[in-house]
Amino acid sequence: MALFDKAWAIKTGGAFVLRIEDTDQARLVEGSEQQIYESLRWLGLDADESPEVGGPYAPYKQSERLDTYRPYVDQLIEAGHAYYCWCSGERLAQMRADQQASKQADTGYDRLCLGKTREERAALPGFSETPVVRMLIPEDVDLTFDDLIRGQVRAPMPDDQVILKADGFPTYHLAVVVDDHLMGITTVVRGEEWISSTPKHRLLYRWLGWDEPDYAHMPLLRNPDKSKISKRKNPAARLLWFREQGYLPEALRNFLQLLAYPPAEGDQEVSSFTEFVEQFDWSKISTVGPIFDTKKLDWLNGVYLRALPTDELADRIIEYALASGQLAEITPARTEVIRAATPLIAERLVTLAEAMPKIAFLFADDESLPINPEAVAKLTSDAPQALDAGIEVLGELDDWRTESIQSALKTRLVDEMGLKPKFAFAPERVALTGEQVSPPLFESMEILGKQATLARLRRLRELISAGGQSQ
RNA sequence: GUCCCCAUCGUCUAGCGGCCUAGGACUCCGCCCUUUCAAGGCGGCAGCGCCGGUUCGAAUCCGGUUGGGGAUACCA
Repeated sequence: MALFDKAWAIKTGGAFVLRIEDTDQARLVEGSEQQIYESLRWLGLDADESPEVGGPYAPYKQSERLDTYRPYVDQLIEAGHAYYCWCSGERLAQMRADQQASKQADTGYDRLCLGKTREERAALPGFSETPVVRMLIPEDVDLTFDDLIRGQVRAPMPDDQVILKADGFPTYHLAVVVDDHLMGITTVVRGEEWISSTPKHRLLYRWLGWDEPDYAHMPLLRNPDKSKISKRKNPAARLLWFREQGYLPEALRNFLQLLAYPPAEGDQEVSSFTEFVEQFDWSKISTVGPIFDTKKLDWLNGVYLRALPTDELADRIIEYALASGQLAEITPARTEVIRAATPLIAERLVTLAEAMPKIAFLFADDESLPINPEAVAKLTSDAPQALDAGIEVLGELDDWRTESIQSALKTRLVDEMGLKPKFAFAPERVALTGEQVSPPLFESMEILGKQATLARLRRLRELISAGGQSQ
């Protein structure tokens, strides 16, 4: 949502305002506000005005604006558009249960309190000391409105919605209208689930004599089981989860864009935020709730990873390794190795999280490098000779660069000994990295250095003799 | 239950009456490249939910039906 808000704000020269709608005391969650700021910052979608940075209409947190709402409530009551209601929660629950049971068509509030004084109402059952204030929805409410994304939309008939709660807090419905008007909001972008509330909001605008904003109701993201996305069913509902998994914010941004918006000219799926803003158009947004499937994100992340300049990618790998605990601390020596190794793994990465494990062998001790027994078991009977030859030819090599290493080994193992490259280099790979699969071999040797390379080749050679090669 | 929204490959989508024997991307499967794994190149599998209408002609328009989602709170 913020993505589209921001795009629209930039495109029209407006401001992207972040307001915290914390009118439900019972649902306050520790740290969630901070998480919102953090997520937006990470994605590069910082708000122009927010509780954090302030702005001309501060405060931007509804719990700090309680005094703002009260006068409008009184105004509505005086005008006869709203009324007090003393019905207890139990009575309302009972009323709803009865309505359900009798399969009535309309299920709204039964207006028991309408037109009654406190004393009159107190004489009836289900009375609560602290009243709420409800809107008096007229028979002829306008149920249709124009939506930027969907065109003309029809919404359900609302019931007498509570606008001021017993604890003195406004409900979302009142607060959003008052704040949007006071803060000069011109475009309301929100989830599809708000379509049914829109007639109430429009009524409030009219009663208060204010100009209405435009509405854009976005489709709802869904879990793979098609239900509305939830943090319980889907860890990905928490944006920072992606940072923890090693995704790039620019890739996630691109992915989110694709989720509800068609690719740009020429089916260009990879597009920058700038390009997105340039051709942004509400009517192009899809009306279907997309399923949040991260397969495409994996691909996109790889695309963005590969597009990064080597040093920047190395920096991001280090940053991630530090934040995730893959690396306890960074030293100049480590930085150097990581930078040297980054080009080798750049096109092999899906996420930043995979980088360190792929180059862990570069940081291991020659004597304690873990060697995967399965990798050893798959070596052929040529392995001992290949290792011996490798040790010999590399031992004589002074020019320790990738090209010389490669040509020395190739000349001896492939050209002279007649081994197939596939089998010729497998033993050195296992010796060097402990695995069958690894970053490019000769480049790794160069980074590791002559001494370490030879030590590792010898170590595997001994291991094979000691273990007794079966084939 | 009632009301509202939505409906093209497994997924994200293009399509807005003929250009569609439905295009692209991801995934998956082959082949090529190749010291492993990737990346890259080439190719393949796979879809207009269903039934009626409108029309010379429907993925595109209309109605119904089915399916999915949402709302129905002193939650947002």
